[in-house]
Amino acid sequence: MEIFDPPARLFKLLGHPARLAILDALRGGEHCVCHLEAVLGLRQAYLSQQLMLLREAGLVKDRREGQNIFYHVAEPKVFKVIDVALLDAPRRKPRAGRPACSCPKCQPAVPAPELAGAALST
Amino acid sequence: MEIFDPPARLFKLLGHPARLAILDALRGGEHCVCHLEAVLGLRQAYLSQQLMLLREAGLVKDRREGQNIFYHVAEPKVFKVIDVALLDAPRRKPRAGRPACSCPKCQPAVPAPELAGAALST
DNA sequence: TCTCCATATTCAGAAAACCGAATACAAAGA
DNA sequence: TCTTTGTATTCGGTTTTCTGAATATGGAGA
Repeated sequence: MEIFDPPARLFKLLGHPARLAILDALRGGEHCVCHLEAVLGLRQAYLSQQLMLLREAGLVKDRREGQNIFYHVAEPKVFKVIDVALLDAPRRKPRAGRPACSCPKCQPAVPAPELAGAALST
Repeated sequence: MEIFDPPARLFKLLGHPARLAILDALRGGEHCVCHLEAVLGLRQAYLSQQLMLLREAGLVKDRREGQNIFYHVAEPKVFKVIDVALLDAPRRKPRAGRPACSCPKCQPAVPAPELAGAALST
């Protein structure tokens, strides 16, 4: 009977729209909290709470880079699970272009790091 | 954001060991409540409550046959979801032979319905 | 109609999840 | 060292889930 405890814990964690949205947002790779905040429209503290739960369960991992902390999904398996559940769901729009996030990775002016100096000449 | 509500509801429902065990027990096909009671070792009332939740969500459907009510999984998709989640879980034993359930389908003396008369001659 | 059996429903207390407000912390720059 | 910025944690009240106990229902046979 207890064999179902681990998967049940996983599902319980997935059984929440905000956490699902977070994981889905991390599909393409890691993102900083400020990015998730902007993209998902969630308050920072709330987001951080949900990230803590996901982190404690080992579903996501974090990495600090300067002031920002980047999260990524540690178990790609969750994507498979989510995908199956989303099978016959109405498809979400791919995403608007402007992240409105100030982290280094989100600055549209800095697509390639080696061009950073050129922008200052104007 | 609300696109994640339906899958979240599904996951929330799956986020419970007893309900997972029920669904897993219904893998091979339909079973009556008394069968589940015997196989899973759960009290009838409790089992019925969980079945009600699964039924309300449309995950399982019931069918009456005489005194017994047989349940089956309505959305095979859930098996896919569960399977992915169970991927690296320790495999459960296939099942002992004796169901200890009195429903017509579980009587080991009646493997094929057309032989029902022969057993009475002893 | 009465009774039995399989199953369903209601109720209620305990436990857990949810989520906002406030606050703490840690790195980076002045 | 002070401030700012990005993120984490704690606290507390509200809502939801969990689960046992009691009870109801509905079909089948006597």
